[in-house]
Amino acid sequence: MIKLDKAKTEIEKGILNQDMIILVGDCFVDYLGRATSKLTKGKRLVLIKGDGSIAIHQNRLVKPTNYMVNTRIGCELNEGALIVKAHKQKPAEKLTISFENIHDLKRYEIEATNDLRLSGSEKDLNEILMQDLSMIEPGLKAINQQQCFRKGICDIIAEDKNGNLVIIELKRRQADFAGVTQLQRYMLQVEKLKNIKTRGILLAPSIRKNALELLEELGLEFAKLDFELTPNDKQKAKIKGLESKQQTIMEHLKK
Amino acid sequence: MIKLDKAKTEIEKGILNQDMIILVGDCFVDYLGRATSKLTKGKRLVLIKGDGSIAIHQNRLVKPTNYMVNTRIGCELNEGALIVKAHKQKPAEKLTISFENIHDLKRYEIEATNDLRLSGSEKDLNEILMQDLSMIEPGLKAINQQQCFRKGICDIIAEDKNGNLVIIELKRRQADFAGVTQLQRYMLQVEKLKNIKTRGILLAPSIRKNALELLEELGLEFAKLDFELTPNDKQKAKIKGLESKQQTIMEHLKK
DNA sequence: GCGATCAGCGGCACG
DNA sequence: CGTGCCGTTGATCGC
Repeated sequence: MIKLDKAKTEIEKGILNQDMIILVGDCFVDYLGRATSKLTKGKRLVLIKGDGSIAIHQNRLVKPTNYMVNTRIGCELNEGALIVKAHKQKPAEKLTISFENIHDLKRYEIEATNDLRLSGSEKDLNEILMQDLSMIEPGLKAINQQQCFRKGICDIIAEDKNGNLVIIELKRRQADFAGVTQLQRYMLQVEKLKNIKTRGILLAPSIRKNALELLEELGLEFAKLDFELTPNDKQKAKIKGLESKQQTIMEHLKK
Repeated sequence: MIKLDKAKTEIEKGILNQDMIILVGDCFVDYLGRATSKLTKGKRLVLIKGDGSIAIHQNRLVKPTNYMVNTRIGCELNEGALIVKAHKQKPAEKLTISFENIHDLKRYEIEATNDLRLSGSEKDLNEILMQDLSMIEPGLKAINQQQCFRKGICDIIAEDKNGNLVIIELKRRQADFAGVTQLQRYMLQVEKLKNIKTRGILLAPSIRKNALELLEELGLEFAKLDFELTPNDKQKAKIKGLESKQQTIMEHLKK
């Protein structure tokens, strides 16, 4: 158990030093901002980071029960309690943690690096696809990537072998309603702008059954994106569409 | 600095006991699952919870750089390093944290409660609105809430004073493209099902400019949701629509 | 278990 | 700073 006045000093030092601070103790929490919340008294872990983010963790779930980002943090003693306050404007938000006691307080000097290298994001897949769209459909040629319009940014614009403009919406995981309506929104926009008809392809590893129904009702197409994660620095991911497309051709030949 | 074999024992005890475990030390991290990632060696804080969630935190941002949920966690000593592994299936994911050293290790017995009371969610607003929709428009009457259809669940179905069916999509914050297309999707569904025309109202505190354009192009309507957070137990929030509606009437009378 | 949607979404990149 | 959108989205609730 740590004395509250000692804790106050340590927290203030830690904030000044942009340390990572860990607080464990019995507290209750009030939040007022984009919503309001109350957390009744209980033992919690509070994590304060050098960039002014603060999170109250219970012993379940990866997400904190309460949190704030980009705050100014201060603390004070009040009627035998240690109050940690986080504050920010735009939007106006306030988080108040009232500690009845503090079981443990630690602060760590940790530099605020950002060196995660992640592979397999949509952006990675998009870049690989731009090199060759024929795995989606023979003769399909990329025209533009991340084309920005007034009502959204579409992932890929291409042209098929018959000269039709093709709008492609790419999803790295199973596509849902949102992906379908996104694609439709981009298509309507381009069609209105250029006064032409377009084809729309939703490219994803799979699609929800009801979303596929909607897609087909709207006259759009689904194409399976068959990719493999490669934890390799040179190659962010490997798209296996070509092989599966060849398989499809083989199946056709059998008929 | 904590000896790695001692750390191993402590971690294993903590996991068995479903404690909250804090590890601070120099480590590198590999993740393979829905994507792949590598985090180069550095000082990090690892938070393990009783429900099998695990998160690696750097000294910035509220979100962890690496994480996993619902895992089985184990640890082992290997060539002078302590390896913490989290594992799960469906989807298959693996997280490996290799500690070169451990500066600090703590475990805390914290019960896995879930007693956050939050007010001002969309659900709260929906419930209040269902009691009286006249604040949106005189004569508007609620028919159904959270009606589930084949292609989505719409927030509120109502009937206006002329007997038209009105589909309402509610957003607790500024509405965007997604909200507009959601509303449209629900409308088209109901229209097809019942073979009638419907009105669509997007109800939100505000709406993005371009989203409003899209909304209007589609022939849908926007209604301002003027609400106030009340950190009060009896009343989850207070909708001020009535007053603003009266103001609108006053403004009309002035013309 | 999957489906659908909300979230105090957070965070990022671009204009 | 706002806009748009992805995310290893997470988490909840309903079927």
